[in-house]
Amino acid sequence: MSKKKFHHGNLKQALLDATLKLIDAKAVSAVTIRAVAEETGVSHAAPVNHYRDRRELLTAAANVVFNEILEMTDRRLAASDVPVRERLFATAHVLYEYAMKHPNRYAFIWRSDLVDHENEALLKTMDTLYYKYCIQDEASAPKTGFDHDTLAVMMWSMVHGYVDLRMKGMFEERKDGVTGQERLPAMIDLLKGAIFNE
Amino acid sequence: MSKKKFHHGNLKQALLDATLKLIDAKAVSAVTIRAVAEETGVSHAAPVNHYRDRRELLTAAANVVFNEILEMTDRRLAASDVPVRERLFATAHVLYEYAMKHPNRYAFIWRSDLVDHENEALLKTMDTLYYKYCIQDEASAPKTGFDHDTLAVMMWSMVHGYVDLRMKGMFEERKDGVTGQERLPAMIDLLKGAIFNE
DNA sequence: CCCGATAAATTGACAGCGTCAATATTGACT
DNA sequence: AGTCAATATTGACGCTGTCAATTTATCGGG
Repeated sequence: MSKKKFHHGNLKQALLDATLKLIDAKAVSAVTIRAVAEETGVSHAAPVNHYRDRRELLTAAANVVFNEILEMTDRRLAASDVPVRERLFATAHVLYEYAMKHPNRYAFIWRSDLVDHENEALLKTMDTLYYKYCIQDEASAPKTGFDHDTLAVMMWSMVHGYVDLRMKGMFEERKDGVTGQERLPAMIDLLKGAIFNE
Repeated sequence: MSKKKFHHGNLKQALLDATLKLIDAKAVSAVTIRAVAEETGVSHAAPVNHYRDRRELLTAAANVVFNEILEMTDRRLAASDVPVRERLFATAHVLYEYAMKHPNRYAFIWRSDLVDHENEALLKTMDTLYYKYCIQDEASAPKTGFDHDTLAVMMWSMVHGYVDLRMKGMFEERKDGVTGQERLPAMIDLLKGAIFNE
C-alpha cells in the first residue's frame, strides 16, 4: 500500500520513467519539465513537488542509468567467472556495449551542465562502479609491471573517449571504412597484449 | 578599406570575439545571442545578419578553437624537429595542454548539441588535425608492430577521454591524490613504452 | 463520521531565451 | 542627389523553467 493512487499514483517514479523514455526516443534536450509533465498526464508545475528543478530530475535519471551499468557489470563478471586479470578488460567491454546499445543514455549521463555529478547518491554509484571493477583491491589486482591505477584510468579514458568522439563524428567511416563495432575491441586487445607482453 | 566602420565596424568578427570571451569567462551556456549582442553593443537581433542562428555562431567559434589547436601543434612539431615516431605522442601532449589551459574552450568544441560538426569548414579543420598529425602518411609512420591507425585512435581517445572525464569529476583527487598534471603524461609514457617494448 | 491538517496538483504569472517580421538607418554607387 | 542594398533596431511570438496563490484529495484523530 504505502503510496498508491494518491492523486496520480507515485508520480515521482512516473516522471523518472517519462524522462528516460524521452531520452531514448529523442535526446536529453527533449526532456523539458513541461514535456515530461505532459507525457505523464499532469500539469506543467506538478513535478516541482518531487524534483526541485530540472537538474534534480535529470540527476536522478542519471543515477538510474549508472545503476544499470553497474548491474550489467555485476552480471558479466559474476556469471562467467572472469579471471582476475581480465576483470578490467571485461568492465571496459561492458561500458562499451552499454554505450552502443543506449547511445542517448550514455551521452546524457556525462552532461555535467544538466546532471549534478556532485550529488551524493550519484557519486556513490559512480564510485562503486569505478573502484569495484576498475581499481579493485590492491592484492587481487593482476601483476603486470604497470601501475594498476594508471591502467584502470587508461582503460576507462580510452573507452569513454572513443565512444564520445565517435558519437560526435570523429572516427566515422569517412575514409578508413572501419566501423566502431570492430575498432574498440581491437584497441582493448592491443592494450592487453602490450601490457601482458603477448 | 573593404569593410570598416559600416554601422558597427565588422560586427561579424566582434561577435566571434565576444563569444570566445564569454566562453572563457563563464561557460558556453553564458553564450546567448542576447548576451553576445549586448557585449558587442548592438541590439539583440543584430547578429542575425551575420549568423543565421546561435548554432552557426558557435560553430564558427569552434572552428577558431580547432584552428588554434592546429597551429599549436604545428609550432610544436616544427620547432623542435620531433622524430617521426614521437609525432603522435607530441600531438597528444599538445591536445592535453590546450585542454588544461583552456578548459572551457575544450569542453565547448565537443558540444555537438551546440556545434555543427558536419559543417564543412569545421570538418576540414578537424580532418587536418587528425590526419596530418595522428594518422600521418603510411610511409613515414613509425614501425611498431601495431596498426598505426589503431594507435592513433587509441591515443586520441585516451587523451580526450581522460580530459573529458576529469572535467566531470572522475579521477578527481578523491581518494588517490594524483593530480591530472602528472597522470596523463604517465599514461602516454606507459603506452609508448608498451608499444616500443622498452 | 466528520473535519481540520497536510500533501499533491492546478492555474496563472513572470523573465529570459531564440527567432522572425516590419521598420528604420546608413553607406556605397551611379 | 538620389537610389538601392546592406545593416541595425524594435517589437512581437512561442517556448522554457520556476514561483506564488489556489484548489483538490487523502490521512489521522476527535
